[in-house]
Amino acid sequence: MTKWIEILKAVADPLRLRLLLVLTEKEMCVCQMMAVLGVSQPMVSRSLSILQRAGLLKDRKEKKLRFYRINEDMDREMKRFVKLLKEALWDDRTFVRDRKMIVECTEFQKRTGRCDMKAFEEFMKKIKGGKV
Amino acid sequence: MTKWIEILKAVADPLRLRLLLVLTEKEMCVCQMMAVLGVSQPMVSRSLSILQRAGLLKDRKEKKLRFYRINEDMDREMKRFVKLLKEALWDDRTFVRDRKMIVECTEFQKRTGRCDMKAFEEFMKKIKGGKV
DNA sequence: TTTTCATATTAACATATGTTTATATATAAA
DNA sequence: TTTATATATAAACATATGTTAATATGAAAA
Repeated sequence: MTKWIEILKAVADPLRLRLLLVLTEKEMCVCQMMAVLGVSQPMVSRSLSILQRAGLLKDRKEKKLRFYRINEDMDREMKRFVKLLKEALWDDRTFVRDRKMIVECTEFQKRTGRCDMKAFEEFMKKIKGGKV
Repeated sequence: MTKWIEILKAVADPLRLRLLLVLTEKEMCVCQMMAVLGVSQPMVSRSLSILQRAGLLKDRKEKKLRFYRINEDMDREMKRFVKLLKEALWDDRTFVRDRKMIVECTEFQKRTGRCDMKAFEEFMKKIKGGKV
């Protein structure tokens, strides 16, 4: 029971739910998530650590970057749960927008060959006139 | 998104999760749930109203009693969600105990023909020596 | 009508959670 | 070594949530 309460509490928050959902699309580092969701670094870090403590995420370090991903060792029910949330929210406006931003961000990285999210935000401002 | 946040918040609490789960077994009135879960009346009422506002429950009145049940008009994903929680927690100590209590309580009601939970609690004390 | 029972709601309080700003740590580049 | 970058954590504060005790409502029984 306690375990599921922790899981449910972890995802019962808009930012944390968005983070979980975008991570089902792609492993990402903190600075990418800041850019994709448009949220401050401490908020992203804090939210990720709550999701991780609940057993939903794993992380790895690569040079200066810390990458987070969906924990591939979750039990069957937890996996089903994440899948269900993704399906239930697939057409959600925010999640659709977040997915678009992942694409833009990934494209930018490929083109510039770097994970510099400040540059990405500048780029987005120029291209999209500030609105994401 | 907002809808799912409300649903997740509603179930991210031990008492509310237990209430949801026992109601998947059987429609029940407030006083039955008090007896089954061993919780005060205001706590049961309040918790039920939160679950109901999230769209998980429905209620009906019969004489003095108010019966609550799982909302049969939930959408597909919500139904899957409730089913998933039930399966994930099927062997949970608390849920197993709660199910046992539903059986005892139903039996008592059949035998005595009344929904008098004070009498039920007395009965349980005598039979089980106070422990549920 | 008065009383009793079943339930809901409120007030008051304690506890927990979320958010921002500031600071710490750790790694790599200059 | 100094500086810059990426991330985590802590301090401070505001907001939200949970809990109990008390009270209100509403329906039936006496």
